[in-house]
Amino acid sequence: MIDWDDVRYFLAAARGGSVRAAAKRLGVNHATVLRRIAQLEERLGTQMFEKLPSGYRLTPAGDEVLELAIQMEASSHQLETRVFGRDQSVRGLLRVTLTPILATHLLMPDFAEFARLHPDIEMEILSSGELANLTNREADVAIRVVYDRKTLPLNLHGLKGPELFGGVYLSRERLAALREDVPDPIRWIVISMHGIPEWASEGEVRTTGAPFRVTDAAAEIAAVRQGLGITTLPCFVGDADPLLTRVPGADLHMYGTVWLLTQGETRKTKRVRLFTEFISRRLTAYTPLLRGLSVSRE
Amino acid sequence: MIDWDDVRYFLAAARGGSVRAAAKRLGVNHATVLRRIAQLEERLGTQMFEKLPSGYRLTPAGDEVLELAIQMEASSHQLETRVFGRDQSVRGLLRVTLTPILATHLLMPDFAEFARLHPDIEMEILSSGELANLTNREADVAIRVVYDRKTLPLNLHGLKGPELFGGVYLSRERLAALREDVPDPIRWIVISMHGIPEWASEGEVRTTGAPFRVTDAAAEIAAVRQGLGITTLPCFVGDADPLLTRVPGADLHMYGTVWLLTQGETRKTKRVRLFTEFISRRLTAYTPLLRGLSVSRE
DNA sequence: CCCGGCCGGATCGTTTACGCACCACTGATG
DNA sequence: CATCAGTGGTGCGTAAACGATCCGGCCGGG
Repeated sequence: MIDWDDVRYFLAAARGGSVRAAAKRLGVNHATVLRRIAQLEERLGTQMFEKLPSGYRLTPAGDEVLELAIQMEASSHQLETRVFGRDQSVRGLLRVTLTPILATHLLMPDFAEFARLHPDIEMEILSSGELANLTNREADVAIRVVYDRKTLPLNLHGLKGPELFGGVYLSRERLAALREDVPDPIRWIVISMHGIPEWASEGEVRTTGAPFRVTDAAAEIAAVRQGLGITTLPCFVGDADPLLTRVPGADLHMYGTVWLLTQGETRKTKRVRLFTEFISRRLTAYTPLLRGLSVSRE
Repeated sequence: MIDWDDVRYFLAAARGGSVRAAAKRLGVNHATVLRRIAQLEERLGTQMFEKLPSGYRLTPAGDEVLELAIQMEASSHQLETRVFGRDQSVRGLLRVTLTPILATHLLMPDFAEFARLHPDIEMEILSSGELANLTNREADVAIRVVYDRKTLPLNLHGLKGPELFGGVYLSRERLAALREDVPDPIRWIVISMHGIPEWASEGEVRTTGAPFRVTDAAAEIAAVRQGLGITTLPCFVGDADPLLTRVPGADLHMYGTVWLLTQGETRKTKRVRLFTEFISRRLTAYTPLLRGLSVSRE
């Protein structure tokens, strides 16, 4: 009889493309992955990988195994979510994934209050890097900004939140200096991956020089606060920052819509229900801020 | 992350109803099953069993886990069969399950010849006790006597063999003694589980005394050879045995039909094809013997 | 060129999980 | 009532699995 857990190692290796990548994902030593795959191949009597110097590549036999391994994984994930869905206690873990910018500039105070209200709920905020996969039960709740509703995964249950508008911002100091005709260059600050949105206009400000590229939103905000130039920001970031102000003459445009996403089984949980209801109320209250209506036109 | 192999232990325990029964099936120590289930329960954060002194009983949560565990098992079995189906080499293992009586009294010489013809095929004959499950890949080929075609599993591929007739037999010595009017009791020898078939008639012989009950066919044959009485036997057993002869006046009746069963994926294998073709030819050659036509009426 | 990063693979101590023996308990059976 | 065949549960010594480390090969950028 084969060891079912070996299939899990196989799956990681098939996806990672190499033993070492799989080991990293699984959080184990690469020698372990090596051994378990060798064991599975021996027990099945088939070679599932071509062992190249550049990594592992699936053989035709491995392709077939992969298909069934994915099935096993699906069952395993369902198993976990079903068990978790039965858990109606207030104690326990609740994992939330969202974009870093929403976490740091909007919702962290609400998370804090929720944590105060429910001290028995152990919370984990996953706001680093890529969006966690709900179906894999890497997280229980996802808060995402959706640009096109069609991109919403169908297997998730969505709760639509307020719409999110963005505008063009620069530092108040810089704007004041402009009116005094100080001829410093004003640059477009852009996140390398995204670039400048089509709707962004420079308004009454003229940019000069090459774009200033940063890798993430945190650096973007830091740059614009330093008066380096202008950039597009969600209104809730720009309007809430006392150092920043909107570029006169530049219009607001819709960014996307905030969605609260949960998965079928896990959303039965009391913890998840409490959290989504709480955050949903808060998001509703934030509607003016998110739409950019919270500041009077200057 | 849960250990997928723990699910296999859980499944065995859920089916066996106790830790020790599961351990026996899995071929491991019962302490291991105990530990792995405890580990799985801890990682899932749920109790899956009520731990009674009389054994383990599933909790409602355990019921849900069981459902998914069965799904995982199905994927695992498919995985094994698919990989096995790809194996076109003549070397390797071939497992055959059949009733003990077919093995010992009819096909063993053919198995021996097949093994001589293909020395690289490692053969395993499973003729003890219950019929192995093909879908679980406990065996690759099954040879079964089917009484009602409707009982054939639909997921298996069947190759119909000859029909099997049975008759009523007693020892030649005893028959001779009867004609000399020796007044020893003649008993019906029956296998406890089966009893006497409806079609069985005593023919020209009168049975006396209580039935003589045995537990298996081997004991039944031994008993009838000792002249203990009369019994129903497949023709290929009774006619082939020089010590036995049919009871005069008792008719032959159809027992059932021999079927050669294979499973979808495994039957693509060269080993399985070679074997089924070989045995199928032999069975065809045995048709007269199996139908009871190989002996002239006495 | 050479160097750094990544790959699979082998070796070697150490930890972990296993089998074994044993216990307490239960429930049927003689 | 004693026995016996079951059950789950528990320490303990050992064997198997694991992590750490090193090695040789490969490949692309400086």
